[in-house]
Amino acid sequence: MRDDDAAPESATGNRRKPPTINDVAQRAGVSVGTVSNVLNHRSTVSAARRERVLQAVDELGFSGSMLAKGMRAQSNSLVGLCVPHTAFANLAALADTLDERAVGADYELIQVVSRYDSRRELSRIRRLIAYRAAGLIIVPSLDPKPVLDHCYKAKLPTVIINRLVPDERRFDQVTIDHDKAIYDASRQLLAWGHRHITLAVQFPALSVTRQRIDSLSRAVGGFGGGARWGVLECGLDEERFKDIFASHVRRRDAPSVIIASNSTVTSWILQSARSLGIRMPDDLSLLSLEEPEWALLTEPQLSAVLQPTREIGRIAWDLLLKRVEGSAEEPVSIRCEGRINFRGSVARGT
Amino acid sequence: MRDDDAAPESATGNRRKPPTINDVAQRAGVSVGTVSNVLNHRSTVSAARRERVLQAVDELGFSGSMLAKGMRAQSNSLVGLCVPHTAFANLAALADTLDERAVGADYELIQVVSRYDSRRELSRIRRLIAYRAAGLIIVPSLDPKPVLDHCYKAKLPTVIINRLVPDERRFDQVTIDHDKAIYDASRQLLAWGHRHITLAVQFPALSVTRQRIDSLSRAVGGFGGGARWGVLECGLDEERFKDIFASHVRRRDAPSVIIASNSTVTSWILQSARSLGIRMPDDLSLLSLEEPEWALLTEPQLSAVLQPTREIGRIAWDLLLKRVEGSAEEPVSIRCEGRINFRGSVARGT
DNA sequence: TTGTAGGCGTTATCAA
DNA sequence: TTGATAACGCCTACAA
Repeated sequence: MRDDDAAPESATGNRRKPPTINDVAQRAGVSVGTVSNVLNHRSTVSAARRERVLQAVDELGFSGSMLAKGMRAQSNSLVGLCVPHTAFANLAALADTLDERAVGADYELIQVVSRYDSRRELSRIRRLIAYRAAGLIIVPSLDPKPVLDHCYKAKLPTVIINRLVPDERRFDQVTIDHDKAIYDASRQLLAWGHRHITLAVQFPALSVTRQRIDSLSRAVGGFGGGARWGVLECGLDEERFKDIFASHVRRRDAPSVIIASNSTVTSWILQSARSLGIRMPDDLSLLSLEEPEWALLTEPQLSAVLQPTREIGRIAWDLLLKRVEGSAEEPVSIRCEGRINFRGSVARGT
Repeated sequence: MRDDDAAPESATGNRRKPPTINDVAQRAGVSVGTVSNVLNHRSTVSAARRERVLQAVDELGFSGSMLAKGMRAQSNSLVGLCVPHTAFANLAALADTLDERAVGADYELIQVVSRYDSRRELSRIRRLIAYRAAGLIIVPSLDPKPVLDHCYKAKLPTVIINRLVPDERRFDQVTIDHDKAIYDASRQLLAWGHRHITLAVQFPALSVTRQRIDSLSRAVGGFGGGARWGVLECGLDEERFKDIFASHVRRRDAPSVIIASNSTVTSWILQSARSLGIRMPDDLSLLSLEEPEWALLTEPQLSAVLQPTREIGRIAWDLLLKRVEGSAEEPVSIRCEGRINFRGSVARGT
């Protein structure tokens, strides 16, 4: 039985029911099956009828219902992208690349933001599952375990990108090999005469942070010659960072170069250094592990690791599509290498 | 009749059908109506049964189907955001604000990218309509007419943001009042002694560009005293821009200040000026109509108009929600004012 | 308080 | 070649 009979259709005349395939069929004087066949280029419909149908479609502005299609097909051409934040340039580029691929494959990309909150992340992904998303590409939050477990239980095809989740073998991963970048960069810095390298980080507890510290330690340790390294914990508050930074670079045993783990920290360092009157690269060198769009606009220009964001996006999309299509191969972990662009912000040696 | 009998469920064991409300009912030993009532906090279900239902939901990992819900309810808690591009910081901030509001109101925000292509814009919005999006927030492309006509015909509640579409009275608009910013900024520049102002633009044909030129013309014309203004057409290619810029600032009648219409142009100007050895602000002053995130990182710091992006997002969301809920009030056009931050890149006074 | 059934829009199957 | 119909999962009016 109908719930609501004769929709108001008030004077405002606002809400209008979108035309359905039945409306089209009625207008064209054919059956729904015929309309569906025309729309999906199925079997052979006589030219005359096809014409009538197409005309009716046009007149009514019929656009179909992805809801009904998805329900009928028991699958939805929707792919989720879960990111912790939208405001980072490389995440924007990632979304851009994925959007392009998705549209090309006739999928919809729907982006959800976890805001670094594991609970929110989970609830957003539940929602994606409720929408019967065909797959998920996720930049994991700080505590990705619950979400990944959930995805696994729901058998949601999932690809992890950007940030490696250690010991995770259930999903494909396409991540950035920061460790190698740090190792290579450190060796280069040492070769240029730097003898004290500081790694500036925001999340010391993160396993990837520990891995980065390991890399730095290996590079410096293997070099010998009295070279040292240290870690600067930057926190999450720009105001408080200024003091932390000042005391770090003003102490007797100050580093000659800082490696900043992301572009937020990089920006903080630039500002703090300026207000403290620290000249770059004479007093201090700086290398960022993320290349921001403004890398060439600072004075001196910023040395940075150019992340292979678009490459990651492409690889991740291809992997995901395979999974969506049912591939049951062993999950892979692909590590993409960034390119280190040394520019004016790094002093090259005596 | 069933289309496919007994799904393969091959050795890979990959695809699993998500549990339905029927599965839950069966497991809990109750009827579907009871389950639905529990899930929607409806009527009074006996505590014992409710418990059984909730347990079954949990055991099965039931999450419902937004597809079926949307179909049944004839409305989908989905709102589209259509932007020309994702890589601009202020668009990212916009998406962020809207996502927050949407999630708060239990809506899903789905972003589509038009890539400055009117045809793509239309096709993406058709898709949103096919998903029965409840509403649309759109940053219009260069040629928004076809899309807006389509939205109007489909009675899709729509709010236009950021970029004003002149003479468009069918939809709410929440846009930035660049004209006022240009007028005010120009007056200030003139007061500081500048006598020749150039407006650097990318799309001369755009009506908003013409309006901006009008504002500049009014400000300079009203000032008198031999003040002049001009327009620099920057094109879309950074390489070619260098030559255009060089010949513009090297001619005898060169401007003392440039107003850049967006942050892309701003960035081009900064780079070109640097490679030409033009000092800022001594040789040339610069004001950007978009404040990029790196405004404080350049030397000198960049003067810019801080756009009220988050304010726009909030207002647009509230307007849209009203429309979605059926408001038929006269559409409004709200113009938000940016704040002009004069910094080191503008020379003050003689 | 609980159960039942019809319909939302689409597609595939089967019958004509 | 075309038409009629069941089924997808959910919600709700109505019956029990």
